[in-house]
Amino acid sequence: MPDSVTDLLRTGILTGHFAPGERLIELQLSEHFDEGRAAIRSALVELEKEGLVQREANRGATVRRISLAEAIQITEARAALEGLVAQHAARNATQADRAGLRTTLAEMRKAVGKGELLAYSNLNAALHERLRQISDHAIANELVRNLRDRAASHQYRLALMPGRARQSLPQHAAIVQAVVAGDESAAAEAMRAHLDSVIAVLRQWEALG
Amino acid sequence: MPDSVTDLLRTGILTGHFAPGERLIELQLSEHFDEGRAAIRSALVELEKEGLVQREANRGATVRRISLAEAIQITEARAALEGLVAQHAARNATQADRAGLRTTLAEMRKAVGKGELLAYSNLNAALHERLRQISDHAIANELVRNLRDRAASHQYRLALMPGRARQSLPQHAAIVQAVVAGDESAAAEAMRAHLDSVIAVLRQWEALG
DNA sequence: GCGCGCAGTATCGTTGACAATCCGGCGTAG
DNA sequence: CTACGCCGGATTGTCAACGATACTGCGCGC
Repeated sequence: MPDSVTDLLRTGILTGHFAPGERLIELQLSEHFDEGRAAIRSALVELEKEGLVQREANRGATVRRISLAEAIQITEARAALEGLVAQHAARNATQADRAGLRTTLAEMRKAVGKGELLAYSNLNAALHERLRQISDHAIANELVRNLRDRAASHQYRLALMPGRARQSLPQHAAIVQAVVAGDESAAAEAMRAHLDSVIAVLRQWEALG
Repeated sequence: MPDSVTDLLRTGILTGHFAPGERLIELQLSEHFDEGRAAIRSALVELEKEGLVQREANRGATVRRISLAEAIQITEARAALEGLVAQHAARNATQADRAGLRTTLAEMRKAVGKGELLAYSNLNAALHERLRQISDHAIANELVRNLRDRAASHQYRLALMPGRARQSLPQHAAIVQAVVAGDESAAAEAMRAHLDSVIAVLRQWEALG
């Protein structure tokens, strides 16, 4: 059963409605969401396991701050797992799947051409999501989704980086090409390369302070 | 703070004290562990997130059954992540670390020679654990530990498989060699190969029914 | 004999109150 | 002026009781 309170709180955190470092007080949230304190508590426990919330005994919960160093580790893990996802996607893709991927890629090209950053970002998310669906790998899916959420704040900043879209487009093209061709190892490799380039940007930021 | 109830319950599940499919009734557990129902509830929520427990609304919790198909996916994800772990271990290993790894490997050789399956299994676990420590990759560590727990029942069966130790020894040797040599990509590759061989066995079992 | 509904029981889910704990401010002694 | 200890408010942690829900078995009608 989709635990609505947890979902609501998670969304609140991911959208920035609850900022990193902000205290999450049970009674307040209880009124905010019009739910019992027990439900809130349970949601906080879950989100702690997801790494989005930090809880200290007798001191309450806060929205977890993700350092750049941690974001890098998260993205490294994501690279490893999304490589697996791409591999399985290449293995399982039907003709319809392949057509869909090519369509999405074409739209991405168009978005880059017009300089529509937001549209590109959405298509990017859609492409990765699509690959996860096609891969039909429940375990990797679950883990990747969680890792993506954890590093969401940093990803956001990346999407708006000037020139980023133009740089990542060929990487996405390579991924799609490999998946469409059914080349498993090439797909995994292309996906890892793509995320490695994300990591490179993060490292650059880290060096800058 | 280490939530003792969760740890106790998790250990109980991993050791088979609570069998797969067994119902986990809050009141019973409450008496068993001499803890309030609230603590038990919280533990069940956590263990559900860890994939060890299954909960259905108004129907209670049971120890999750892991199918062979699922164990395969879990091990695939583990392969991807432990590859990353090995890579980082190769990057970070100190001289002392290298010596320790060689020592463990030598002991494994001895255990295989004497046919001591249990000792080998323990050394195996120790080696992987050691690599995780050396890797200093908090995210990958956390995920791998969880995945290992999830597939624990199947791993157990594997450890006792005749001839398995002899087969996996050279794989472990290759991993240690690569890490000691500081060859990151070889370490990752060796680790993946090792876990791929585990997957191969699982697939074989799956085919047999 | 067989399916249907109905009550009983087991168990979860929720609520409200209370106890335990922690943080911050204030007063006081040195 | 500073360090120490104490006190009050805020918040979490725990408990017991109650309400809600789903399974079980039994009896009744067909």
